[in-house]
Amino acid sequence: MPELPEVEAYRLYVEEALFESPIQKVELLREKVMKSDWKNFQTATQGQGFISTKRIGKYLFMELDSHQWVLFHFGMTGKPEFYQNEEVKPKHSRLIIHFESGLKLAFVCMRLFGRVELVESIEQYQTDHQLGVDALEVSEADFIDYVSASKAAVKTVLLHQKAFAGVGNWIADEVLFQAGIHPEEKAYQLSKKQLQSIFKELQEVLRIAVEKQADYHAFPDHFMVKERWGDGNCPICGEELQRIVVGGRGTYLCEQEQSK
DNA sequence: CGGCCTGTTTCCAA
DNA sequence: CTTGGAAACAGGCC
Repeated sequence: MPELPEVEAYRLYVEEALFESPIQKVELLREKVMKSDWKNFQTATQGQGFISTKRIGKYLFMELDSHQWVLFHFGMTGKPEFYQNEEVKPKHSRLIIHFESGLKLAFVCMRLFGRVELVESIEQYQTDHQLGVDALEVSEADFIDYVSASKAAVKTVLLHQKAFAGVGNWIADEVLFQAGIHPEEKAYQLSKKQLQSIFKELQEVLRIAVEKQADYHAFPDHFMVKERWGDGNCPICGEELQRIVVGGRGTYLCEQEQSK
């Protein structure tokens, strides 16, 4: 389920590894998820401890003693999971980090869209992969400059990781719902006021979702996403939510509150 | 069986 | 060359 708030919750979760013993070995169950050279990854992690974590958008970096980083990118269905005994090894574990203490950290990923790799420098990684600043860090001016320059549907632009990283499908829908803007509006046709509103709601939705550690049951009642996952109605007017496709992604909206 | 799904990359067309 | 849209990738669920 990993968009920015989910990955932030994962980051806090894996910080448990910072107090762990060194890595005894790494175990790869599906080669597909290993983006680096496997031999090299093994050598670089052997005997290392984790000393810090960093998250940019949906990307989670874990720093080794050597100051190299292990990157977890979760795709659509990934998550980290600690466990002790092999009998309870999580289903769909794709890579396992074994600590000398016996604790294990599994990179779980049902659909194989997630990736693990070794990164020398985060700054270099950001440049090479066009990973923008975290969506919680972007300035209003930069946000508005970027969005207003695009002719694509505004929802599509909100998903651009290279400008402000971390916004995924449900957050984009929620932000546009809160701002009362139709997801198919062309970004460059939005007024300054609308752009400011989108920025404000983006920060607000992210702030709340992070605070609730991405547990959507704990989200406020005015969030549309709860209804979306429950197949329900608009929290404002009670009308049935509509489902359309924008940029190839399922998109939920209220036609009353988000007129074009 | 067909359709759907929280993400990214790649390919193709304009 | 740039932009944007669609397809591809996998597996499970309804």
